[in-house]
Amino acid sequence: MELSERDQKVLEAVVNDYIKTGEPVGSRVISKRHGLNVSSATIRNVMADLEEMGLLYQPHTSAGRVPTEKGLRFYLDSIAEFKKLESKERALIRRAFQESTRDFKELLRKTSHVLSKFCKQAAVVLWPRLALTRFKHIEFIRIRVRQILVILISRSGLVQHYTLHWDEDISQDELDKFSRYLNELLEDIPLGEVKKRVLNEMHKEKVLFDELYSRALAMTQQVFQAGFENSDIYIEGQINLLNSPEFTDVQRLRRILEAFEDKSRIIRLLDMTLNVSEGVQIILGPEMELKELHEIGLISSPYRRGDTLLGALGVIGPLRMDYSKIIPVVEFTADLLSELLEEPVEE
Amino acid sequence: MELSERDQKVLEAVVNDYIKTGEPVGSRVISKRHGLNVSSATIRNVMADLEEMGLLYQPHTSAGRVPTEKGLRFYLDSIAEFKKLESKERALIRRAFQESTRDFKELLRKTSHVLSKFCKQAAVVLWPRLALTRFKHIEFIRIRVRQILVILISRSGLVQHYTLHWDEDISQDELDKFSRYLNELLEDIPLGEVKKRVLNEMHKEKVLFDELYSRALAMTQQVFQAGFENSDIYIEGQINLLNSPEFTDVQRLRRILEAFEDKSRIIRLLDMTLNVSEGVQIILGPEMELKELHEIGLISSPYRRGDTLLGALGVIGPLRMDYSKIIPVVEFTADLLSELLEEPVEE
DNA sequence: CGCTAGCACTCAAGGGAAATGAGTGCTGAT
DNA sequence: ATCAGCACTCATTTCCCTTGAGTGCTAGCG
Repeated sequence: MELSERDQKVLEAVVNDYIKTGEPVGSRVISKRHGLNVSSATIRNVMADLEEMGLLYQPHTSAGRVPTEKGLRFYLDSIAEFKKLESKERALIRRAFQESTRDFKELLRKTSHVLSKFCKQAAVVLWPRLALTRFKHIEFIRIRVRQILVILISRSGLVQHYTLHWDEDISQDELDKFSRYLNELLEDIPLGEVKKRVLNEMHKEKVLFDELYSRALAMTQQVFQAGFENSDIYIEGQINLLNSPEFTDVQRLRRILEAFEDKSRIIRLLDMTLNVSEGVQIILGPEMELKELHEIGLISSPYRRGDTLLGALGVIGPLRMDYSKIIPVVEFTADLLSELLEEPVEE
Repeated sequence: MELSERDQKVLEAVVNDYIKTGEPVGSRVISKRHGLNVSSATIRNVMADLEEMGLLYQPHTSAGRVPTEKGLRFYLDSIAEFKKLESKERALIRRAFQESTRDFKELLRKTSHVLSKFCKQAAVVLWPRLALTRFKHIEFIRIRVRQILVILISRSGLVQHYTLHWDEDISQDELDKFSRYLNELLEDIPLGEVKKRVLNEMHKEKVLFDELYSRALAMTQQVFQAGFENSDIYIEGQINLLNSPEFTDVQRLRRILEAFEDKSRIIRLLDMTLNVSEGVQIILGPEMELKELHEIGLISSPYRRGDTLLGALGVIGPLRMDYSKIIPVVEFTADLLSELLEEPVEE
C-alpha cells in the first residue's frame, strides 16, 4: 500500500483527532487545525481515497471519518513515531517504586499499580514463567495426616506452594531429609529442568536402592507435574475502562470485564507476545481471537532478567487510547522492572 | 414501633415486589397479587400510614412506594423469616468444593468463587486473622546480600512470606540455625502471642549471652512487627453488580467499584462484623460510614475453626437483592468452610 | 491537472408538545 | 372499617420538527 505524504498526514490527523475526541472527525476540522494548507474539499477527496483503501470508515453518510482497525494499524506501524519517555516522567515512575520492598510478588503488584495509574487504563502483569527461574530452596511440611505442604522458592525470592496428598503418611523428620537431599540435588538449576534432573537421578544406582531417595524423587516428580504450573497474572485498574466514553454502554463493558474474569485467556494472550518480539508490541482487538476483546487494545512488553525474557506486562485500554503516552510508559516500566530484577553482584 | 398484622403484610409485599422488580410498587398490584382480601384503596391507606412512619417512600406523587432503608431493616429484623438452605442447593455447593484441594488459599478463593456464582453478586472472603492461627513452621532463606526471605507457615497450611532487609549479611547456615531454634521455641503457639513469647525469651539468661539466639529473636521480632500484619481479602464477581439495573448508571457503578479498589476499607468493614455476632449479619449501605457504599448491602457471616472465629465471608450486592436466597447460602457456605477447616483428628 | 468554492443533500441529535398510563388522594356510600 | 369511583399528578414515551455537522459533486480557476 502506497500513500503520498499528504495522504499520510491526513490519516495521521484523523487518527490523532479521533483518539483525542472519540468522535468522527470531519474534513473541515482537519483543513483548519493541521498544517496542511489545502481546503476542506481537497481533504474530502483524500479521505474518500483513504476510505476506499479501507483505512477510514464513515459511520453514516453525514458523519466524519473514523479510522478502521487497518487504518490504526497502518498509522501505528508506518506513520507514528514514538519517543522515549521524558525524563520527568521517568523520575516519577522511579519514585513510585522507591519505597517498595524487593519482595517479588510485591514488586509485580506494584508494577501493575504503577502502570494503571500512569496510563489511566487497566494494567496487566504476567508472572514470570517458572520454568525460567532458578531453583533456590524446597521444603516439605507435614500439615496433617497424608497431607504435605510443599514450598518452593526461586533464586529471586518467588515463593510458590502447593498442598500435596500422599498415599502414605510421612513423618516430618523424614520430610526434612527429603528437603536436604533435594536442595543439594537441585541447587541453582532452572525450574524447567527439574523434572529432567529428577528423572535422571532416579535411574542412578545409588538411588535405585535407597528408599528415602527414591521416595523424595517420586514426590518431587508429582509436585512438579501437578503443582507448580500455574502462571498467574495481576490485573489492576479495570475501573479505568469506565473513563472511556465508549464503555459507558454497560453491555459492552460487561463483555469485556467478563473476558477479564477468566484470567487464563489473558495469560495466554500475554504469553504469546513473549515468543514474538523483544520490544513493545501493540495488539489491536480485532487481531485477537477473542471476540469479546474486539473493542480493546493491548500494549505489552516483556520484562527480563539478564538475557532471559521472564514475563510480560502491559496496558489494556480502548482501541482509542493515547498511544503516544502509553507506549513510552510501558517501555520504560518494563525496562525498570527488568533493572530491579537484576541480581546484584555478590559482594 | 407497632404494626398490625395487616400493616406488616403490606410492608412485606412491598419489599418483596420491590426486590423482585426494582420498580416502585403500587397499591393495585398488592391488593391483587397477595393474599390480603382488601381493595387497593385500603392498601393505599395502609401505605400512607407506613409512609408516615418512615418505612416507605414515594419517589414522586404518582408513583408507587419503595421501601426506605428503615423499612427494609424492619422487614429483615422483624418480619422476614429465613429458612435453611434446601438440601438440593446444599448438595450443589458441596459439590463445587469437592474437587478443590485442601490448600488454604485455594480454599478461600474457591469460597469466594462459589459465593459469587451462587448468589450472582459480588463475594468477599476475608483471610483468617493471623493472630488466631497457630504456629507451625518458620524458615529463613538468604536471597541475596542482606536480604532474607522469611516464610511462615501456620498449622492449617497458610503460607505467608516477607522479604526482610537486615543490616548485616547472615549466612544461610546461620539462618538454618535460627529456623531450628525458633521452630522449637514457637511450636504450636498462636501467632498473636509470638511477639510476647519472643520478648519473654529475650530476657532469659541463657539467651542474653548467646549471640545466635538473640539475633534470631531480634529478627523474629522485627518480622512480626512489620511483615505479617497484612490481612487480605478475596473479592470476586464484581461484574455481577452490572446485572442490577440500579447500577447501569456508570457514575454510580464507578463510585462503588472505586470503593472496592481500596481493599483495606472492605477489610475493616468485614473485620468489624467479626466482633459483633456469630451468625449471619446484614449491613445495609446507609448504616456504613462509607458513603460510597450507601447503595449496597452486605450479608456476612464469620467462619471458624472449632470455637475461634477465624475470618468472615460475605456477599455484596444492591440493597435490593434476594435476601431469602442469599442469606441461607451465606450461612451454609460459612458452615461448610468451617467444616472443611476443621482439623481432622490425627489417626 | 490539481485545487477550490459553492451548493444540494443526508442524517444524527436535540427539543418540545402531546399522548399514555401507572398510581395516588379523597369522598361518599355500604 | 372498607370500598368503588373519580379527578388529578407526573414520569415516560412518542412523534415531529429543527438544527447543524458533514458529505459528494460540479463547475471554474490558476
